[in-house]
Amino acid sequence: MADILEFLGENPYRIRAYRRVANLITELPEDVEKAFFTKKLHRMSGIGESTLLKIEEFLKTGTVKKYEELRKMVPESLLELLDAPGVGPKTLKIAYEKLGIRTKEEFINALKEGKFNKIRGFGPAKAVKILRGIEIWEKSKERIHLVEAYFMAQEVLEYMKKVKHLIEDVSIAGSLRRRKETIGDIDLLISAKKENWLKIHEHFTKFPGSIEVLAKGETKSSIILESGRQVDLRTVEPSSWGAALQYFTGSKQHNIRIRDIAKEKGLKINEYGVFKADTEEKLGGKTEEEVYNLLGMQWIPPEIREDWGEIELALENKIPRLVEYGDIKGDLHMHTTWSDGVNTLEEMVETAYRLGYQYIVIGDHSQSARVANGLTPDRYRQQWKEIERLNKEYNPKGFYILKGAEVDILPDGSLDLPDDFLRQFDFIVASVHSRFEQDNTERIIRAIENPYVNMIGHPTGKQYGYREGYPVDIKKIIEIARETGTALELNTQRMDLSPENIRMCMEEGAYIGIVTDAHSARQLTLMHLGVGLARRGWATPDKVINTFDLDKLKEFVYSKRKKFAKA
DNA sequence: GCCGTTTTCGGCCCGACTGTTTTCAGTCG
Repeated sequence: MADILEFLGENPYRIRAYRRVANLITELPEDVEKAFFTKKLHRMSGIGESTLLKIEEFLKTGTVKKYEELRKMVPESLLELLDAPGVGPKTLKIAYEKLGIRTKEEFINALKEGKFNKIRGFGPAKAVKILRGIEIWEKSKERIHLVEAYFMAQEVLEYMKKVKHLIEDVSIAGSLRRRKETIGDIDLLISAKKENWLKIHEHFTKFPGSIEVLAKGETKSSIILESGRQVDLRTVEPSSWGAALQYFTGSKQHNIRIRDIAKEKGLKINEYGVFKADTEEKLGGKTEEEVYNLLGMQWIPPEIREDWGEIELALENKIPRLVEYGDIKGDLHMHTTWSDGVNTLEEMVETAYRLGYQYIVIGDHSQSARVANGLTPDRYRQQWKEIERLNKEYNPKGFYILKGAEVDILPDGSLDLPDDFLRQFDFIVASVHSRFEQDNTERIIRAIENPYVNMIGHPTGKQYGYREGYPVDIKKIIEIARETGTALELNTQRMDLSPENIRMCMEEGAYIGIVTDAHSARQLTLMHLGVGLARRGWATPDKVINTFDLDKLKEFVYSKRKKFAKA
């Protein structure tokens, strides 16, 4: 509705209000229906009388009359173009009203044929720019996976190190810093002395992987990578570092609210600092903490800056202490060349040891995972010998290798290995790898009820960018997991669980485990991204089992066995 | 459309870059 209103040239603040509502309800940890009937929606700032009526209408009739009316007022294929860079509502309106354009194709043709040229303020260079924008947009419509974006950003950062003598500080900003599951473009921020800015942008726009320079200025420039991804660079003075980092990290909705609050307090905030609104006197901006504190709130972790209620909590100093990378004592799920990993057991162990962990769980696939070279009980026993040998070497250094497995949950909910064998492992992950079309709720619940299963691998079956999850009642699974003392896996690469799922776990009091599911030594280093995803779901360290030290983790395993295993 | 320890009406975040302009509109983040 906001898109259509924008096209129609409606009051921009009304449009903003619609967008805010959309943002709030998409990220709700529960059903809109439930939030409506428990009156949670009624209490949310940004949702007013008129929105509540529309939601009620939608819940009763399945549609909203105003939306149906609006839809008739603009061709859908034209509206889609709002997402293309360089195309905004004003341009579309000109196309629609003055040139009679009704579809995306007509729009592109009109640009190519120079039909826009006769319109005031619309020269040929603009047409070229928009056409190029549409081309890039078509190529990179899909947002990319966090992990992929992270590696791209690392390449650019590596390249920028060549001019590090010009730079004070550098950071990733934007949705990548917020650890959003998917990334549209990559934002970098650099602080440096003003006389160096131009040189920094010169260097940046010559990045070898760049195929196009979209903009180049003294404070801001943008390039397009071969993949079609855009990278934006901003430069600021060191004294503005915190304000700029806060600003360029977003989200947009979060920042709008932050500036609202600044205004209420007679302050002005921009990327250069916090100022008194009347006298323009600068009050601060060197660090992010300073910026938030000047607004009367505590620092907000980037991962939760989405205007989902974090601002209200920060004003009351009530943001929970979220799990941090430094809390993580080990990785609970990884593969080696024994099954479908590319690095040997020894290589995985050495890499994990260097990461500073206290323990890891080796979790190679079980026998029925044939394509993944799953292990039979005999091969697990052989692997244990190697693990025992390595433990003799590493235990004196304070590092422990736990015998584990990623056991298949068979279609009937039974496990791929018998109980009397499972009990000989230190830690068991159980996962569904087949029959993705059926409802898997009962199947998983049966696996959770097994006393030797400590964690359910990728519980919803979702694999970002590849596969929708299987049908499953995640709420029910979370409940049973909590009752039985079983953790649910947050799989960094698959991004299963979602932030909404994690919030549900936290609200229910269920445990999660953050894992890399590494199939190579390099992937072991992705843990900090997994921690970021957990933080997006407001995960606290007490509910993350791999923040436990080894003794506590063992206690977690044994207390379930004690409670449920037959004598 | 939403909101209020100045306001129930009149405001609503802020700045950079581009192209087409002689002072600014459109778009973007």
